[in-house]
Amino acid sequence: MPELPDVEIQRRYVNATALHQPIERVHVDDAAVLDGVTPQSLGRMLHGRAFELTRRHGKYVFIRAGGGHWLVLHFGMTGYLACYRHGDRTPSHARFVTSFGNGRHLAYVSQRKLGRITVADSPEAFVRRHRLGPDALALDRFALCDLAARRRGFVKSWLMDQHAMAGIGNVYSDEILFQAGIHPRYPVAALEHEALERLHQSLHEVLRAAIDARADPSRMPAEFLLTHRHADGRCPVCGAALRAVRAAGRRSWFCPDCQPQQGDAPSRRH
DNA sequence: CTCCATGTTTAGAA
DNA sequence: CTTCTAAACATGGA
Repeated sequence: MPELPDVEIQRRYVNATALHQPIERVHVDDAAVLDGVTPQSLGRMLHGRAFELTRRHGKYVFIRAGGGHWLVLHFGMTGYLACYRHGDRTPSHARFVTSFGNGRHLAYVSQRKLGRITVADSPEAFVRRHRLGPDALALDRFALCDLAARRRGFVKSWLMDQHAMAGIGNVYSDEILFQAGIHPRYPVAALEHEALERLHQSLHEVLRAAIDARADPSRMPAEFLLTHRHADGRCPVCGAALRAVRAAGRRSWFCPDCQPQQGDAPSRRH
């Protein structure tokens, strides 16, 4: 599930496994995952240098290499990183492998090839070029209210719009809205100040809790909706049968009792 | 066989 | 300009 919490865990994984080691080899298994770079230019950029530090913005991991260039990783729907020892079997669907002087390898694994690897002069330049909104975890309540004031449409579409704010996808937008007690198709313009405050608090609590759980659903709080998002799922708080609507082109799961639609009697549950 | 799935981009409509 | 939908991308599971 590569949304903000999952991507943050990938970033920390790079820190724990791949920093400060000379890069001996860069192998591109499928150039289709590269965006605007060739295997050759990537090799020239990285060979003999080391990864120095990492950053994250939204769903992107940035890794600074010696020489000042930044490697940019995006994971699509199925991507992740895997570190392994020399002699171990390369993970299947490894599209890009960096080999280090200490005999370790870092593989970018992407079964469905929907993710991309590219290069940028800086994270800031990349964010500007792709017109990404501020990272979702960097939004304070004032910034969120400010964004809301200039937004029309459904709250679900807003949370998921990477140009509005970066990092939230289908699963975590459902979770945030559930914890805030707001229906996915509630119009942003109709959100009261109090609802926006709740949304802000839920946004931070959900993303933080997910990161603390190492983005592993089995470690997340029992009242999370996450693992119940399917046709016979029930609300982990009140037990009602979950329902789904279409929003932002995706299936959005919600509890009909805890997340009233606009016009419904307000719920006291959250 | 069909439909669906955590991602983004693009085209076209309203 | 903003926002929405559908389609495309690639692959596997139900």
